[in-house]
Amino acid sequence: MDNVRVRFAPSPTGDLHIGGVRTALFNYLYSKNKNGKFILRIEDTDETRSTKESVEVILNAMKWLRLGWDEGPGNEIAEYAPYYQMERKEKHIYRKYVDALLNKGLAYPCYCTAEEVDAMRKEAQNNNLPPKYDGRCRHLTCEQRKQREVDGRTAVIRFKMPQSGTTILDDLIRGRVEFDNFLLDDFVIMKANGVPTYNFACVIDDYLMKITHVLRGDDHISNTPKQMQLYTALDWPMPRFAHLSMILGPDGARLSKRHGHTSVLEYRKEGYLPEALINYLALLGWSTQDSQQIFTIEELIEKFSLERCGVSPSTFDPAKLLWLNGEKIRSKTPQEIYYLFVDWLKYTNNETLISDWDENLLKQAIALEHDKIKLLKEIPSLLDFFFVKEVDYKEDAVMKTLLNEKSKVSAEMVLVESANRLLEKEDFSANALEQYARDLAKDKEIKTGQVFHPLRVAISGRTQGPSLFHMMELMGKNEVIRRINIAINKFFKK
RNA sequence: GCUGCCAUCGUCUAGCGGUUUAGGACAUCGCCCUCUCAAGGCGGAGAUCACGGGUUCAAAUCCCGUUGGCAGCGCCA
Repeated sequence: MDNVRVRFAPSPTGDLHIGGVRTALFNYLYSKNKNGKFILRIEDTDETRSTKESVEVILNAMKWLRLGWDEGPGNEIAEYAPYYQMERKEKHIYRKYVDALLNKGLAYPCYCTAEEVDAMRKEAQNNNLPPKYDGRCRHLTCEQRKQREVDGRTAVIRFKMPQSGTTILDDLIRGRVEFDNFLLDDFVIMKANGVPTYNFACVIDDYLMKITHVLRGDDHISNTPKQMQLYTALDWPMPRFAHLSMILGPDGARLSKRHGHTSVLEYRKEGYLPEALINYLALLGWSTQDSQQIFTIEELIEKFSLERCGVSPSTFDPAKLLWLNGEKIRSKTPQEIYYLFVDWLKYTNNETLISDWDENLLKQAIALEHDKIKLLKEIPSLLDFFFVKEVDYKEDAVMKTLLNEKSKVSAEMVLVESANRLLEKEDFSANALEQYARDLAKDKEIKTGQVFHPLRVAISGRTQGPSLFHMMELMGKNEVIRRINIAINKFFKK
């Protein structure tokens, strides 16, 4: 009977942040799990802070995360469109319901100034009372109203909140929550400029868009009784509500800009995969009985349920996200990683970084370092030595130590010997190379590592990197010998 | 100040009255593997289940209180 319809309704006042993604994700997962619809609605009624750019950023971020919406910008359904609240305002959608409430006597114009309202709240607070608008404009007569208009005052429309009884919320995650109506005040539903406020527009649109479940952050829970009273006043059926726990920063305060990276865009720039972010965020405030950690999006959709959403807030842990990103990268083929990397370069405007890199060599190099990559952005620094003409030798300690005191075997000897012997080598496979190196160590009565390490530094300029012989095989004989000779000149020739 | 929400290893969490010496994951430490770094395997350490009262034969699990944290209290959303 109930075709599930949920929505994610961001306000375009900045980047899409982690908390927003989590809310969007849970809505998405719930709708897909229930075979319902996921709707995207832009709540741009804050005219001073909403921007077109922000809308674009949010839409793009959603697409990148593959949180596709069934209805919303770009996917308009005539029955419910438009999906931008300011466009809906232009179509007088909200005005109609404001008038309805006005006619029913459930709303009224209020002429108080911001200063007056502010003073009321302060006063109440000073008397240890809940800060609220005192309803002084509730019973203005027609004459009084006219007089204020003549005085040049503009009116907002306030909702006449019942002042007795309780509003009971049966939250799908938190259970029963009661609110004393006396504590609720006559909140503004339409601003003086004719734009509806959040609490009003939200209810109207959720009703008109036939939203069945409102899944949103816990920070909205105190808005819920206000909205519920609006449904009652309008005589509309209510959606079910589910309030998700907050995501906290390391200091225990709600995750915000001052905690560093909070925009999805920043994670994209760092080289995180969307599936890692999705998987990680799903784990914040939701879990399975067996505590499974790694999920594909299909598994998340299949296993997601509101009953298993937690109530306590959770701290965002970048270390675990990083681990998950490594897991997701490891689960891809080198080929896939290559294309992901290319996309990342495009996104970060870094394409020139690899413009002279051989594509095929890069793909194979990625395969060699496959399980070391945790972030796409690490790929250049992990593999650039494959592509340079001049190796940057930062590590030289290994070259200076004498390998065998007795026979005076040195790193120089290892390199010179290698430059000569490898020249004659027909079989340049990793296996053959390893055999060669081991034989050399045996001849010179030194440890295998004493051959491996100088070779590694000579070839790559570093003490750590991919498997030495696979790296040599991939570089090829000419390049390997060329680099060994360069190293000999650099370290041992004056 | 008012109201609401929350409280299990450093972090994410399992646990929904007895099967728990509280399980898993990340991080951390050690060992193994090994040409380095990773990855992987194995193991360790890490939680008097915030505290105090109840209820019960039995409580991390139910109830009450305390404390602490967070959130909301706009003509922002």
